[in-house]
This record gives sequence, C-alpha cells and structure tokens, in this order.
Amino acid sequence: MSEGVEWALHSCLNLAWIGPERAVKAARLAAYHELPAAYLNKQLQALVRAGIVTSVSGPRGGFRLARPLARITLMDVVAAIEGPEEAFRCAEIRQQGPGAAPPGGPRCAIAGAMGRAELAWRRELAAHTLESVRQRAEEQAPDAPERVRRWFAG
Amino acid sequence: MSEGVEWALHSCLNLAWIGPERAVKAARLAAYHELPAAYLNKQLQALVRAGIVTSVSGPRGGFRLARPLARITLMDVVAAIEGPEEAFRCAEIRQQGPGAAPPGGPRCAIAGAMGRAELAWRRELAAHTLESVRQRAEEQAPDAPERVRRWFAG
DNA sequence: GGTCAGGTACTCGGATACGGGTTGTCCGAGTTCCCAGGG
DNA sequence: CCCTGGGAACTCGGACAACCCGTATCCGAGTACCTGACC
Repeated sequence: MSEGVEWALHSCLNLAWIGPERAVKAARLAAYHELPAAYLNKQLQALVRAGIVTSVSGPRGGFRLARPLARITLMDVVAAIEGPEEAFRCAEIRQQGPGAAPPGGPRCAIAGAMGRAELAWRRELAAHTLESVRQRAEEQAPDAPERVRRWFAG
Repeated sequence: MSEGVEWALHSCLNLAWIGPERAVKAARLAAYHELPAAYLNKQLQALVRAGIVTSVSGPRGGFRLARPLARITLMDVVAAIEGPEEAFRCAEIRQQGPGAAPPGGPRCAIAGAMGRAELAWRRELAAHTLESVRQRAEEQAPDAPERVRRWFAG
C-alpha cells in the first residue's frame, strides 16, 4: 500500500487539531514531519478530489477539512489515495486456455473467497471514523493537540 | 497485490483435482490457463519454500500438494507469494521532524486502527481453507474436476 | 479620506523525470530413465 | 537372461533483464493582498 495513506491520515488529524479557522499550506504540513513538500501536496490534491479537504490558492491559502472528523472514515482516505479498485483483481484466468470455463456461469469461487476477505477489510475501515482515532490518540498523548496548535501557530 | 496469488490458488486446486499420484510440471499447469511457464515456475518455487507443495526434478518430475486442501488456508498461499510483511507499513513519521512524539510511548493510533483492519482481512483469509473453496467450485461446476483430470491425463 | 486599478507575491494544480519492484526470461544443477555391454 | 555402468534427456532452481507503477520534482494557473494614484 502506498505510504501516502499514512501521510494523509496524519495530515487530517493535524488539520483537525489546528482548527478550521485558517487554512494550512502543504509545505507547512510537510515540514512538521519532514516529508517532501511537493509530494505531500500531490496527495492532498487527491483528498481534495475526494471531497475530504478543501483547498484555497494564493496568500493565506492552503488546506482545511471539508467536514468534521466524525464524518470521515478510514475507508474514505484509503479510497481517495489508493483508488477505488480492489487489491485482489481477478484476471479470470480460468476463462483462458484449454481449461476455459463456460462463460456466463457464476463467479469464480477463488475470486469470491478473496473478495469476502477484502470486504471484511473494507468494512473494518469504514466502521472507524477519524474521530475515534483522534480520541484514542488524545488518550495516549493528552498534550498532542496543544503541541500541534502551538507549532503551527508559531 | 501480485497476480501470482491468483495463479497459485488455481494451480493448487488443479493439483488437488489431478490427484497426488503423479507430479505435474510447471509448463503443463501454465498451459492450462495460457500463462507464462517460466514465471509460474517461479511462483511455484515460493509455494515449495512455504511447504505448501513439494517438487521433484528430472523426468516424471513436477509439483504435487504437500498436504490435503483442508490444511491449506488462503492466508498460507497469500503469505507464501506476497511475503509476511503487512500491507500497511507504518513508517512512524510522527517521530520525525518538529512534531516528533516522545519515543517509548504507546503505538501510533493510526497504525493501530489500520492494523486492526488488516488483521480482520488476515483472519478472514486464515478462516477459509482451500477445501471450502474447492467444495464451492464443485457446487458451481460439478464437471470441473473430471474436465481437469481428463485434460492433464491426455 | 475613501475608492479603485494595477502589480506583485504566494499557493495550489497538473505536467514532467527518476527509481524500485513486480513481471518475464534464461541457463545451470540435479535427477531419472534408457540402453548397451558384460557376466 | 540378469545386472551394472554410462550417457542423455528432462525438470526444477536460482541468476539475469524489461517494463510499469509509485516516488519525487518542477513550473504554470489562479487568487488574495498590497501599493499607489485618482476622485
């Protein structure tokens, strides 16, 4: 899986802690974790296309969350970065060569089983919102929100 | 995910239908679905290293299942081909840059949430054996075993 | 003093290179079978 | 006729290239702010 997913998730949490008052530019979000600024910008563009964050150009521009964390699931972010297609793409090789199965039949049993597993993964991702992740993070490190706010303010 | 997983799963089912009496060479397994023979051989080597199939060199050589389908899970095959490492590899970026979290603390909440989702995926894969997949496939196409056996015999 | 137009600086957005990993191919190591020769 | 040794053919196993996607970067499009002049 692309590491851009991890960057996007951390950036969303940071944006939430900073607050919706002002937009934050990509370079500053990147500097907080020493990431390549231009590349993080590219990932944030994907979040914009998915409607998770909004962007403003020009001075005082940057990114901010499009909706509260409670309405953003892990699945939303993963789908925005990785794309909507499934990880296990069945090429239907059973319909190739001498062993070709008659077309029009039911779905390949292998594809079905792999699909169910991937569905479990997606369900788990869709069941957890970033709000729950934030709560857990604040339980573990209660000073995290304040520290983020301070650094991005200065 | 590597498409070699799909090839390996189909090959295991075919090996089971052919029966453990004689070994089947990689080129013949590949021809059944018009796959590149040398590359399928490479994937089968991974299954050998994982102990899922056994190999014999020389004339009359080839591959055969190392144990019954009931003792081979989808997880076994995926781990053999894809490797044991997790798909979501947390680079711990929160410990880099000005926003570095104090080391030694609990695990990153994001990594935890993603890890739970991936665990659900792995649980689902580990819960289904190839035997259950075979049963389902035979329900959908009762003549599949006989067709496979015929083709590989001739 | 207030208003407006122009210029400037700043940031996102998409088009453009680079590198690592999956995909694909090849030849050598090892084994089995066949065959000829000898007892 | 039976046994044995050598050779040959066949298949796996790992080393070697090609292609593609994820990584990284850069410059142009668009916008807000500031400045200066004008009313």
